[in-house]
Amino acid sequence: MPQKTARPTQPTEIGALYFQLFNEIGIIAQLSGNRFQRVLPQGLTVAQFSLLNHCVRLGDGWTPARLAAAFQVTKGTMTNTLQKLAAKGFIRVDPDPDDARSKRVFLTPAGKQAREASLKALVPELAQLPAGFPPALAAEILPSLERLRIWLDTNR
Amino acid sequence: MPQKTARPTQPTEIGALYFQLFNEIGIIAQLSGNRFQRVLPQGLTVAQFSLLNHCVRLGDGWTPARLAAAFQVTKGTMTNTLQKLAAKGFIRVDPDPDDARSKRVFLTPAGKQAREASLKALVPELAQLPAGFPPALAAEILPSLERLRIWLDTNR
DNA sequence: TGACGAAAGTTCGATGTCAAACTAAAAGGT
DNA sequence: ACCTTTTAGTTTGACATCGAACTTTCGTCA
Repeated sequence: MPQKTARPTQPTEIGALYFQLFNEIGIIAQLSGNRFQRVLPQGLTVAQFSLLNHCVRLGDGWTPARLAAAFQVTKGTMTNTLQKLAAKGFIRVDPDPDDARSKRVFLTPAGKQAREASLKALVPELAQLPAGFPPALAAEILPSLERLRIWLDTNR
Repeated sequence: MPQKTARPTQPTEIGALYFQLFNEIGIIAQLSGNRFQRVLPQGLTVAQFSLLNHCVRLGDGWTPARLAAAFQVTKGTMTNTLQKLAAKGFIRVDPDPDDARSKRVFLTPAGKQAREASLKALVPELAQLPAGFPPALAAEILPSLERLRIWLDTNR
């Protein structure tokens, strides 16, 4: 937002810049999350779909603690997500044979199927995007966003 | 995340690109929101502070409906936020003299004071940022994010 | 080997948000 | 003028998430 004219390196200026950055990011997260949520099948939430997707792409057998770290949510939140997915029959949560504290998360066939159906449902949503926001732009800003995310993650 | 090597213009590739983009944005929103939440005084939430900030910067007297549109939340959510702020004595919500359906939101002196205190509390948080994420980078990606936000807003 | 700190999961209460249904008031068209 | 549609705001029920407290198990170190 327009500030009083001042030197661009002034502290308040910089604060406003970051503030605006996080504001935009917050709104985009909200809008895109709602959008995805609305088209996802089987009553899947974005978090639940993300977890299924994660396990398909990177393989399953993860512990809840590692999943919580990967998604930057608390362990309590991950417990909830896993319980919901297990209730739908999309994952299986087995005890870890080597560590009685831990568990291991595995996809079920129904889970893989739900992930496939979700991808199909998301295609039309994403298909409209390139017209207004070119892929090149996405690719351009992605490294910076990654850098910011990593910084926020490590310095908290 | 690394994909199998394929032509960069392939639909699935592009889908993965956007997906990654929204994923990063979602995590950043979550992390930064939690951070701000933790340091905000008076039990203010990020949404509540944002509203106070908005009214200081752009002037008050807005209707709840316009505020809801500006923040991209539902009217119900805005009702809730305004009720919380009014309960804390930070805003006043008066009936609109020209339209009996509408209301008008005004800052109280306590509200302006709370906004000032919040800014002060946020400074140390933001002060650490430039070391890991330079302001130039923020300024560079901001226009693209704005564009994405606007597109999501208008095409929903 | 025994004790203590760290780690994995769960549970609980609170909160912010959404979608949908609802009331009341204004706007518009015939 | 009347009827219909749109708009403003509230309420309700559901849900994801957080932080904190708690239990159980592992690891380390004296």
